Amino acid sequence: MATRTDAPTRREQILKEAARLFAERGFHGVGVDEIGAAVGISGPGLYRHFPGKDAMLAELLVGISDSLLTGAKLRLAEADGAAGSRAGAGATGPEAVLDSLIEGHIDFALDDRPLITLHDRELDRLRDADRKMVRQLQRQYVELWVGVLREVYPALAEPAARSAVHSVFGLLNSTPHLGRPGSVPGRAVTASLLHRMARGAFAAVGEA
Amino acid sequence: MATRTDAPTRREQILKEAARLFAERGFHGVGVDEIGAAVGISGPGLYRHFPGKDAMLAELLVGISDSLLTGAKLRLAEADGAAGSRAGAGATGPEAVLDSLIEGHIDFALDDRPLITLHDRELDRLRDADRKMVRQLQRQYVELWVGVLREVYPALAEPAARSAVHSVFGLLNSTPHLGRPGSVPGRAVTASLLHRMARGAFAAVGEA
DNA sequence: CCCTCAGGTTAACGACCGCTAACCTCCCTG
DNA sequence: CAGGGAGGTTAGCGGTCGTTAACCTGAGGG
Repeated sequence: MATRTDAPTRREQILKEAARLFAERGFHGVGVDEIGAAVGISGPGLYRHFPGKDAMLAELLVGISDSLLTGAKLRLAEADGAAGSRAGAGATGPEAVLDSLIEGHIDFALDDRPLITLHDRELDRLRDADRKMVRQLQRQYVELWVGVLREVYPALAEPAARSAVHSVFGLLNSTPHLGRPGSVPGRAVTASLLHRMARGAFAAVGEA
Repeated sequence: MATRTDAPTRREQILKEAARLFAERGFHGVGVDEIGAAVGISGPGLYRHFPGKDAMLAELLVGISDSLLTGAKLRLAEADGAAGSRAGAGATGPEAVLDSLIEGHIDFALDDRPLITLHDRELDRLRDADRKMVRQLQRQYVELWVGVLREVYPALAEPAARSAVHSVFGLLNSTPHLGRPGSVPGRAVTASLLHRMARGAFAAVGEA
């Protein structure tokens, strides 16, 4: 239900270009005229689709957080379902779930670089209500990771696990700094490298 | 020569407060009046100390990059000197140098959170000349890490090493997201956790 | 065939922001 | 004890930005 093959609507075009511009030059560094120009209309025409500039940022940030959380919940349910149907675990232990979470986050970071940049950079520019909602989604996402991580490493205390998760997010979200896409190695190689580093980082703090 | 115990000058106050404000609300999100108010003078009084708002950001970013690079060079020279004087390595192998680099970066990230935030967030707001200089310093810093890392893990190819270094920077620079100082664990605990995770991440990609 | 309405346009307003101008006031020094 | 510079102040200018107002146009439906 999240896959789309038909042409993008004007709204979607605007959101995509706005995300790119906000990531490049910051929320306050981009004017509405530029966003309009990026989709071929000019300035105030945007107000037929959004009540204001703030609303575009809000929709982007809520969308990102929600999408990350939804994806993670889906992966978690998948693993539980598989474990239940086989009535005895096996290939779908907590380790496999953790790998699945990491893989999902990497996919997102590699495929939607502007969004991942905005995600931890422009949160404070939101109206209180929106910011609260984004923070709540983010917190749920983190807690989901923390739960899985502590299943893999039961000796890990909760505060340490939470710090570790935040730090690994920092690692995975570093992709925008890895040179523009095309340079350095291919996507699969980068994904594999990030995955191994994330597991290594977790292992170093979990197997104390 | 880098340690100071006397009272901070007005210039230094301004830079410190500007760094905090820029990190909190973004370069374009802070007005000169606010920066002035934060140090007890008002608005245009800042122009007795800086030629403009841009100049404050430039001095901050160049200062950070230079300070990181200088510190790293110092640690590298220290290790080489010690190894040379003992004429036979021992406790000061490449591993010790890598640990020293990690420790230095963590100290910086924990003690100067606003600066580390600005460092990879507001670079694009600089004038071309300044941005070029900052990028050069950053590149040197990265290459220094890459060199040390490949001494520890000789099997590691250069592009992979560079990606790994960038990713570990992302991990170490995640400290601003670990809740405000005072919450969660103490400084030493956090530093130790970050250090182990960084080593773990490197090991996972170096011992392929 | 008109009427509506979605989706544009340009003009313009008000607020804000970086910066300059003009002026003031200590404090230090010859 | 002049005088000058360092370091402030307030007023205000010019430009930019988000937003609104007023108007236009082409496609679909009764």
